Amino acid sequence: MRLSQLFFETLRDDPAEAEMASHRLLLRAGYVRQLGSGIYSLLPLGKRVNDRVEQIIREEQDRIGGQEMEMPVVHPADVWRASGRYQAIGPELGRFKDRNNRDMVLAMTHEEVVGLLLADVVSSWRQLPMMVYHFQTKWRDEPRARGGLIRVREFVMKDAYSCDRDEAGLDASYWSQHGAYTRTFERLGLDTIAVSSDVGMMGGSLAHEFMVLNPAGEDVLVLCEACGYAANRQVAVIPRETPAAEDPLPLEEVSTPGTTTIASLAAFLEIPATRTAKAAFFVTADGRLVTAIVRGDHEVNETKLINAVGASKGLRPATVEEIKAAGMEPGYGSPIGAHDTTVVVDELVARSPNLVAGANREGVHYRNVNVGRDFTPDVVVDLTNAREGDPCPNGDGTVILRNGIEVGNIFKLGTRYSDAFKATYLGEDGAEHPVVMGSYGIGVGRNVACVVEAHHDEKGIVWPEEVAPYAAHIVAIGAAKDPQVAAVADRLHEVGERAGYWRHVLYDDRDESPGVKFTDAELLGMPWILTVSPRSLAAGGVEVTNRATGERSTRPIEDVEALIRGDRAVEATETAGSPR
RNA sequence: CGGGGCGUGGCGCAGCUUGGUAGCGCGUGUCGUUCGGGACGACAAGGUCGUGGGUUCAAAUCCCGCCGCCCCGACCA
Repeated sequence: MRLSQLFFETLRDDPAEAEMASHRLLLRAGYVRQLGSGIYSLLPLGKRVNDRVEQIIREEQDRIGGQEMEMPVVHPADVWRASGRYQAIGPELGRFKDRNNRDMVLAMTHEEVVGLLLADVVSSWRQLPMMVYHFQTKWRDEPRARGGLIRVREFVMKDAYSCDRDEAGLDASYWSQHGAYTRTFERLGLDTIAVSSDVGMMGGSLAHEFMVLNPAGEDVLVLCEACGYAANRQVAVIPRETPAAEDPLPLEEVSTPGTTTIASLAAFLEIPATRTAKAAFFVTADGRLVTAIVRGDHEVNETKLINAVGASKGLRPATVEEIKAAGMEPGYGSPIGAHDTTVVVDELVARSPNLVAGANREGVHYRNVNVGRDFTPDVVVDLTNAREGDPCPNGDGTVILRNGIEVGNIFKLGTRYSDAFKATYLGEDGAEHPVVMGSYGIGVGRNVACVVEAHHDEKGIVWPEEVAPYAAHIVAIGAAKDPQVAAVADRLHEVGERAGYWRHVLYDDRDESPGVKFTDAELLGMPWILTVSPRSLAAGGVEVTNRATGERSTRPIEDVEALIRGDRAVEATETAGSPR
């Protein structure tokens, strides 16, 4: 591709306020342009990278027996207007007005589509196992798009679904997808860890998220370096030591003016925060007030709370009025004397004697609160967030917390959707059985961004060979003065064009100064920069620069042609090239 | 949805407090010089100041509404 004819534009200055390196670099290098909040166009360069990533995903899906298929989709504008906060996209089922008289589109999720198709297609155990996948653009009315391509309102995702006869079959499919994902991310040059994740929402039995460690990541991971334990903080359960036994003492009021926080309360009473209990208040989508109680030194884990109360549509913080209406006082709240609320108590609080908790009056707390005696919880369950330095659930180590970006997930769905759509098969035993499903997703654009996050330097992007949109970048210098330069550069360009789609090279034939060309070549980030100039020709060929290592050497033209063609033997003499 | 900020040539911004002929840098076009690390000179083009209303002799500037974008909190690949 001739740079002079490529539809792109590099930005001379940094795009303002781009918080992530990938966001800034992809914009600067002309891979993408932003059109609105969370809406991007992939310019031709970006499209090629995107295609490359899709191709790698596709190859790894095919390798484990996946079959690509097409799924129906609702017109994006309709779903957009429907403005459901989270719209999984399948075919349109109908339209209706919601209670605010807004137009809504009722759409199926892809899991439901697959359930429906399975009911139609699968009849015998001989057809199973089966794995299907598809790439599809999804639209989500993201409440807050951010981080460039990391979190957008429109994105392409590969979804795969496995269909098996039984749990054991699902387990095999699950781990084969686990392997496919591991290989996919390796090829993309992404260092991922698979962490256990929440299965609450979709009612599965096992799930992993593939995470790339990144300080800007929106998930918190709980990791143990000693044993390899890895879980999303949403689900990590930390073993909590039972406090020393004490006889329950009588409940006792204590005046604690101005102590609306645990820190001020503990300081005022000169007790450790571990001797206190605190309350947090939430409201479910259907309007139930939920009171969560954890020890003063802990935080409420919302995912665990959602699962504990079955609030599949999420929780929002309660208002002061709602809390008071249930007989509690914000800042001095506890379930003692409260009414019309679901009380969820952390299991550690339930086995901690004689805690200090709110008395539901301004400036007053109780000493010696004991769960079960002073109030009765509706649910007792682990409710806390893991903290840095907490003991590892698996052994002797302690855990650390790191931020991560989710680049893929795998999920054992079980029979939820096949039950719903009566997707059954006739077994060897002659009886009807539900198909057992798994689902597996990778967001393409997010992976592109993560590759750039992981592979860049102060000069720009450094594409791994597998993902690079072009195999090399020719910089022609002094072509106007020396026709030989143009001839050699043209020829190298031609070699790439003939060697196949992914061996195409970018050819900077623009009438720009050398400085501009070198700077742009480094910004764009192809793995090899091939400088053709009177000087290089005099030295015997073409100057070859490895973008990643910065190593450069002048090599005969035939060698460079072999490098462009991807001839591994020659490439190997230059550096350890990865096979295509 | 709550809190904060911003909308002025293609891009980045100043001007607004205290109304009075719209400015700067980069980019763009033409010509010339330059040509292995974001070169230089000369000339030129390009803006209903987000939008609707109001105040005023006069509004980019003051007031009200709306729209859009960015950043911080509740979601997900």
